[in-house]
Amino acid sequence: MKPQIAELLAAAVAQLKQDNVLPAEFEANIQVENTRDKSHGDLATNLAMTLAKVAGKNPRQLAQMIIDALPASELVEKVEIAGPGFINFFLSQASTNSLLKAILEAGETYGRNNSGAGKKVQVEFVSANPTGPLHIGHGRGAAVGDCICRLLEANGWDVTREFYYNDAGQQINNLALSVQARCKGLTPDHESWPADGYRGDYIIDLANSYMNGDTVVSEDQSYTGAKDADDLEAIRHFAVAYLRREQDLDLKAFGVNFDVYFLESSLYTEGKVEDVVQRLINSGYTYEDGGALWLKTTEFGDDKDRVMRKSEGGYTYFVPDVAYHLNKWQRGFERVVNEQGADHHSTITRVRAGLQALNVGIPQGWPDYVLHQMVTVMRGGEEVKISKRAGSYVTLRDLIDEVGRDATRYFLAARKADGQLTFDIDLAREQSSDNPVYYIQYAHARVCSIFRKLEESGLSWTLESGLAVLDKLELESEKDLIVRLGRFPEVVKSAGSSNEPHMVANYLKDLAAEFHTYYNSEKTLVEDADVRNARLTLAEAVRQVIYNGLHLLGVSAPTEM
RNA sequence: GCGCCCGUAGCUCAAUCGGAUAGAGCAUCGGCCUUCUAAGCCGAGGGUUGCAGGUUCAAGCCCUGCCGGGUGCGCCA
Repeated sequence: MKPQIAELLAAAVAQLKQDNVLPAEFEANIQVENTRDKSHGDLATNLAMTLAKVAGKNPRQLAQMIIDALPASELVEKVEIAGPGFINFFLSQASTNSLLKAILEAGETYGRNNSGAGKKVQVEFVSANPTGPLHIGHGRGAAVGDCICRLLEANGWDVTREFYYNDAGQQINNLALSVQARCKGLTPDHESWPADGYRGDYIIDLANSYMNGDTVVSEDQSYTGAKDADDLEAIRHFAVAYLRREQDLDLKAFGVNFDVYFLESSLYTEGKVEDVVQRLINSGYTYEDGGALWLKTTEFGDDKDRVMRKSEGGYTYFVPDVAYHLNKWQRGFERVVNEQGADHHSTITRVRAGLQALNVGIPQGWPDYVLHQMVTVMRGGEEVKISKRAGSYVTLRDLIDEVGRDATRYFLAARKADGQLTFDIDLAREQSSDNPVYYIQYAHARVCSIFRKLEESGLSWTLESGLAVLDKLELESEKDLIVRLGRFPEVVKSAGSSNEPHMVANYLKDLAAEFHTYYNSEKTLVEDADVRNARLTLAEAVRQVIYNGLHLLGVSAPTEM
C-alpha cells in the first residue's frame, strides 16, 4: 500500500507546486511510514514537516494544504493531521480486501520481489577449516548465512552458496601431526606430543579410522586411509577428508547446503596467487623493503602497509585472500556477501585495499561483510569455554540433538549479527515449550487445525467463496491483521538489502502474537456461512505468510503440534 | 596505545533510511479451558535507553568526549 499512498502524495506535491505554495524546482523526498500506534492510522507521512521550511508555513497548516490537494482514492478511508504535522492515512476496506486477495493469489510467492533481477550474488559463509567439528560459532554463521541466501533469493537474486577452506596451511600440519601422534598411541600429556597439537577426542576416532583403512566421502572429495602411521602426507589428506565429512553431516542436519566448495590450495596450484602478485606489482602499488614485498594498503585506508611476500619467500595469508576475491569478481558476482566471525574483522580493510590496488573496476565497498559477534555458551549456569586445542566443545551437533534444529536455527538467526549472543543450553532445552519458535509454529498449526475441524464438520471453503464475502471482515482486529500481512513484502525487501534476517524473525513473532489474540477473541467456524468463509480466508492468508516467513528462516511450519 | 562491535525493564532481546506515549519473551503477581489445539489469551508491576554535551521541528538511533563489556591489531593463518 505504501507506493500507492506515495503516488497520491506526489500528485498533491505537484498540485502545490502549480499553486506556487512550493517552489517548482524543489525535489520533495516523500516518505510513507508504518504507524506504531493504531490511533495514528495505518500509514503516515512526515512530508508536511520536511517541507514546512521551504514552503514558509507551519507544518500543520501545510499538512492541511497537502490533504486538500490529494486526489480522491478508494484505498483511503480518511486522512487526519496529528501531532507536530504528521498526515495519517486510514485504509479503507476495499484496500484490505484487495490485499488479502493478492496474498492468496500469490501463495508461496507472496513477499517475493524481483529487485535482484536475476543478478548473480555469492554468499560465502561458515568456511571452517577442517581441523575439528563445527561449534556453536560456526552454527551462528551457518544460520545467518543461509538465511541471508534465502532472503536474497526471495529478492530475485541468483544465489551461489560457497564454502571456502584452507586445506594446506600450518593448522592442517598441526592436525596431521596430532593424528599421527594418536596413530602411534601417544596422548597429549606425552613429551613428544606436537606443541600446537589438537587434543580433542575426535582425533582418536580419526586416527582409528585411518588405521582401519576406512574410506571417507564428503561433499567435495573422498579418501581412503593408508594405515601407515609414518606417512604424514597420507594422514593429512585423510584427516581433511574425514573432518570435511563430519562438517558436511552437521551442516546437512542443520538444513544448510553449499553449491561450491573452494579450496585455498587451488589458488596456489592454479597459479592464481602468482597471478595476483604479478598484477599488484604491475599496478605500481608494491615495493621491496628488508627483503620482503609490501603492498601500499595505506593508500586505500589501511593504517599501515602490509607484507605480501615474506623475506623467506612465502606469501602472507592476505595474498590468497585477495586472489580468492579477484576470482569471485571474475566469476561475475556483482554482489558478494562474506559472513564471518568478528575476529576476521581486520582482513576487511586489507582485502578491499588489495582489490582496489588491482585497478580492475571493483567498486570501493565491495564485497559486503556481515560479521557476527561471539556466542557465549551457558550450561549449568556457567560459561562453557570453547577451545579447540583443549578439546572443550559445544558442537553444532550437540545443539541440534539437544535443542532441535528449528529452535537452534531460530535462536541463532533471530538476533542482529553484530551483538554478542548468550546461548543458554539449559534454558533452550528446559523451556523448549516457551521457545519463541514454537510460538510462531503454533500459530501456523492452529490455522491448519481450523481447516481440519472444518472438514470434520462436513463443511468446505474455497478461495472463490471466501473472496466473495470479504466485506464480512468488519472487525478492527481483522483489519489490523490484514494490514500487518501487507507489511511482509517490505520486511523481506528491507531484510534482504541490509543482510539482516533477524527482521523476519521479529516480524513473524509479532504476526503470530496478533493472530493468537485474534484467535482467542473471535471464533472462525461460526454458523453464518459468509462470516465463516471470510474468516477462513483471513486465517489462510495468515498461515501462508507465516509459512513463507518460516521458510526464509529455514524453519519448518508444522501442520499440527 | 590504535581499530572495530556492543551498552535499552531483574534476565535474553526488539524498535523498519532520525518520527508521535521505547516494545516483546522469560521471571514475579492476578484472572481465562462444557466453545475452532491453554505450546494460547487478558490484566498488573517493572525504564533518566551507561554518563555528559551537541546537531533539529523531532535523538535509543547522528556528532564529540568520557565510563563499562567484548574482540582484533606479526614478515602467524
